[in-house]
Amino acid sequence: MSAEPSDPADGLLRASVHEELRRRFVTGRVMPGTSLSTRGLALELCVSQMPVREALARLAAEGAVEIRSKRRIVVPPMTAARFQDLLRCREMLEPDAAASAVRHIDAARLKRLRAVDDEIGEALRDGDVGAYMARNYEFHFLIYRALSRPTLIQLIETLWLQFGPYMRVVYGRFGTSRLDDQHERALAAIRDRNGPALRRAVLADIRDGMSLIAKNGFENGA
Amino acid sequence: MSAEPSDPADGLLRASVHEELRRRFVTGRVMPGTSLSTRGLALELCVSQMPVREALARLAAEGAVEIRSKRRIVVPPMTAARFQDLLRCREMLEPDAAASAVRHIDAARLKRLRAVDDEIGEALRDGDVGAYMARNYEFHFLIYRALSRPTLIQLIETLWLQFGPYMRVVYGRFGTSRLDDQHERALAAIRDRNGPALRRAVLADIRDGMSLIAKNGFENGA
DNA sequence: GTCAAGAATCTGTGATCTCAGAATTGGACA
DNA sequence: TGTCCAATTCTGAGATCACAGATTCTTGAC
Repeated sequence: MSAEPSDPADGLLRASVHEELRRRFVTGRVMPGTSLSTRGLALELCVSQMPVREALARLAAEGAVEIRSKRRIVVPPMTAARFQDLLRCREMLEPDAAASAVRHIDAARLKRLRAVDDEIGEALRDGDVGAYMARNYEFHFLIYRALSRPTLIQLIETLWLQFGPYMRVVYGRFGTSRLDDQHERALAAIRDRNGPALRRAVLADIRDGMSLIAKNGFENGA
Repeated sequence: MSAEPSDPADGLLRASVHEELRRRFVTGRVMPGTSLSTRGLALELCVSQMPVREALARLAAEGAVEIRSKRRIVVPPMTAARFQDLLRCREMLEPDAAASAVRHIDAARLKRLRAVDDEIGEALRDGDVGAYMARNYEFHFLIYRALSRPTLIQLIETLWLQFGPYMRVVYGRFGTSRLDDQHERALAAIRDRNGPALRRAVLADIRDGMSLIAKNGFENGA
């Protein structure tokens, strides 16, 4: 993961709690429909209720959790409509972001991308979905963060935060086969400094997810 | 303003505080570079520190305020880079959103749009920048919210939240002349159910803002 | 008159406490 | 054995308290 910009509010308890929860969401360690409790998380993370509450308030603002009526805070259940909404938002932002970023990816970053891609391959061979999702996140954001556009990156991060729990369900249901080719194509496009090709690779990556809901409707989350 | 989907966490103190602060941001009643204090706001809004803290945590997650290192929470100062970043994000989302929404705008909504447009005209005549910004917000989101895409709307709202303070500065500096024609064009496009025309009108609206930073660099906020 | 050092104040952060309401569980009755 | 109701438990929301650090103001010396 290794947050690249390193939150300015470092050393704060709330920040580390938020980072931990964020990691869980992006790597799909929380299931859609699950309910979280401030007290439970506080106990688990050995902090008081307060930092957890503020972290959850942030996550609620980012759409990762919902304050369901009263007395219940849940990670939103998976819906075909919401899944498609998210994917179409990703389509609107990420291909363009990647295409614009390609000019700013230097040799060092490309090397790191290759290393992460290798780790992705390992995770896929081991069938470790959590590791795959963590590395996949790292791969994409190594590309996007080459751009100095904090607002755009923040928007995309919001999407991934909401997307993580869904992806885990999807991977658990359909497996992780043939997921690596898009990364190969992306790496080639970056090597060639080919923005349009990278755009197509990222778009294809997103469309892969889209195709999954074409054949299956989602009804529940847990 | 009148939040259309009416936050599910209604009746909560934190929600009303967040709504109030949100309103201030969108209508430009806070200046870039200003610092806010939880205690001050709590005193002003006649609530305890707690709801303010959580509301500010949400606003921080939405990028409307920054937790500057320690002991200071500020609304981000205006930068040419950030201004452009925001505008380009708006360009990526809002024209498409409007074009897609045009099919879902029924007669009732169009009537409300016309009414709001009239109020915009009044505000412009009176030179009431705050009222103009509030009605302008309402106008745009009456269009976007015709879509049932909560995630997309949430993203755009985040952008407006960050954008509000900047726009107020821009309007204060350059006035609000000739701002109404885009809305006329938009209304015509909606009447004709012409998605591409509405897309062009919204894009032109955003580009208007973009043109302002072409000739002027921003250095400070206050 | 100027500058620096120290004190007082103000700020965010975290902990603890209380309360109201929802959910769950238990038992009792049919 | 199944169903329904009540009581207990558990949850989030809000208020209050305590603390550390930064800022600012004041005061003293040079």
